[in-house]
Amino acid sequence: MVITATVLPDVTGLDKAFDYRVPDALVDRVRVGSLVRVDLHGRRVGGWVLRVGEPDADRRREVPLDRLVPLTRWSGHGPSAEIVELAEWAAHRWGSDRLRPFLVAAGPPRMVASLARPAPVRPVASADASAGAGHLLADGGGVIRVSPTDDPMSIVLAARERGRVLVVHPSQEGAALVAARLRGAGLGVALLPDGWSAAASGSADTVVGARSAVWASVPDLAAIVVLDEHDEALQEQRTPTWHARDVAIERARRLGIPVVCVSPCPTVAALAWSGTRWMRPSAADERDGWPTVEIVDRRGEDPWKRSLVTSRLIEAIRDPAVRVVCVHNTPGRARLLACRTCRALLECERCAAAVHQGDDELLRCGRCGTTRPPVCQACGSTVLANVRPGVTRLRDELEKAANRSVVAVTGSSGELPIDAGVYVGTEAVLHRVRDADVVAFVDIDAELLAPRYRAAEQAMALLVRAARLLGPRRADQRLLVQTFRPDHEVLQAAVAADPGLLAKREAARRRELGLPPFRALARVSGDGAAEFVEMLPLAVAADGDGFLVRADDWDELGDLLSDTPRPRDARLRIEVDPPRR
DNA sequence: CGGACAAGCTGA
DNA sequence: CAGCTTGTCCGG
Repeated sequence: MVITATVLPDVTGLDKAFDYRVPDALVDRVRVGSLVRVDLHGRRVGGWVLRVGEPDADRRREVPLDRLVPLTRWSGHGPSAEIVELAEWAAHRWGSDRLRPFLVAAGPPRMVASLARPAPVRPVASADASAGAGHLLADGGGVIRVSPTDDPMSIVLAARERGRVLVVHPSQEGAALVAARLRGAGLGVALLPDGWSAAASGSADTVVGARSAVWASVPDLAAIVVLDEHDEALQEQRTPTWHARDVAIERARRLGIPVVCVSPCPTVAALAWSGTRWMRPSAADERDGWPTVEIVDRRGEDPWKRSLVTSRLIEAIRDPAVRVVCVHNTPGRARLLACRTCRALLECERCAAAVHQGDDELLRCGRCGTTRPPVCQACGSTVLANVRPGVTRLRDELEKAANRSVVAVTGSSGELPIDAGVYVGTEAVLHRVRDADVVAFVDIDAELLAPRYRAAEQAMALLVRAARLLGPRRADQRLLVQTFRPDHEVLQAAVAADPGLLAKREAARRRELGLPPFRALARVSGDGAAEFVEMLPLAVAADGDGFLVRADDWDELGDLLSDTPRPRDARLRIEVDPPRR
């Protein structure tokens, strides 16, 4: 009897599967997901087995059996059959014409020739504190809102009580921390990606990792926990733009197991999925986990003497005993400048876009990259006003006002001096500094009003990160927020330590505007975009150099994106639920 | 993707 | 018409 295998070659630009014959010697090792080597058109390439089968009589093959070439060899274990099917679903869901990126994410980091013998799942009894989480898990899972400084470990243990559990964290670093703590609690933990084979063999009962871990092959999986569900890092930024929360939800649905999404500020997407299956801490506990949030209302300022360094901020940074972190999401020296002599805004001489001033003082055009010395293009004056200052300029101002040294931090800064009293930086500073007594958002309005549909949730996520630097509520710590929109629901929610206030408003707004999760949204760009969207029977709107398309739901969007022929030889980029819009 | 092969161009 | 470039097609 001839056994065949359908193989997807691991070759970029070729997303087509081919049938091969499985030689007798490999029959007991070749499984769906196996990594194999095949001859293809004179090349020897690696690939994934998508299907294994005995060719049945009634299925007409494209290629006659006697023309099938044998697999050259079995290279190693790959994603389980469950994961290969899930990847096929995901490719469709995220409008991708390629399965390869999903299988790469799901595969082992190195070839795995043999797997350990599976161990029986060891029973654990979880702490009493997780009784509520236990009920939610028994009811199919849902959303658990926690305070920013709550420890989610009891939730993981409650899930672990049900059997093998998969824990997904937005960052690799966070995942490693969770793994270390679970090991400390006596659990057998596989930390991905290195623990891929321990997870796949079933020799670990708890599988932990960052975004890609949601693709881990785990036999007899009993529950999934998604930590910090609000964090954008759970979504892949390159296309296909899959989101680990959405993959986890679908995976759990297919397996008939619970998934819990844990977050201090659950997204509207998670809440819409959970419906009534969600829980929150008591108002008192939640309040204790949030810092005191103080709004610095800038509306009364004289518009001609406006400065990002308010008197309230100066007061906070002058106390030498207080560690301060200032957040300002504008790198460089200036984002926008004007000429003090002729009042012209500074523009690029070549393309007339506004110019920025970097740390090197040179003016640089954000559109065409032309640089020039800091001189007005209209009158030649060198006396310039910094209309929208960046971190570098803010550092100078703060240092003058504080009478102590201030350290600027950006994503590219090297090692930080640990003893500095005041740090100022882009949001990277919230990742790089460990703790603080005061965190100040110098210009939160830039986040609140950013032209992205998730801007409010993203601003809330920044406040949560700041809350974690400050730790649980103490009298001597502050989260300062400078704004012209003191009534904004994000700020009101933070002041009240009740993110539900934001979620409710945000859900209503999204529903009204036809945005996810109530409708499905994708951005199509690239040379072939115009031609492609022309053929889509969907509402299309121009969006910069691309188009936004909307459908009633993700299924419909996926169907239409995959059923519509893609223009040949033209670049096409499809971002489903676009991360930056 | 990358090899095969066909059609098109060039120079002697 | 050999020798080379460019483009299109296809792989099991």
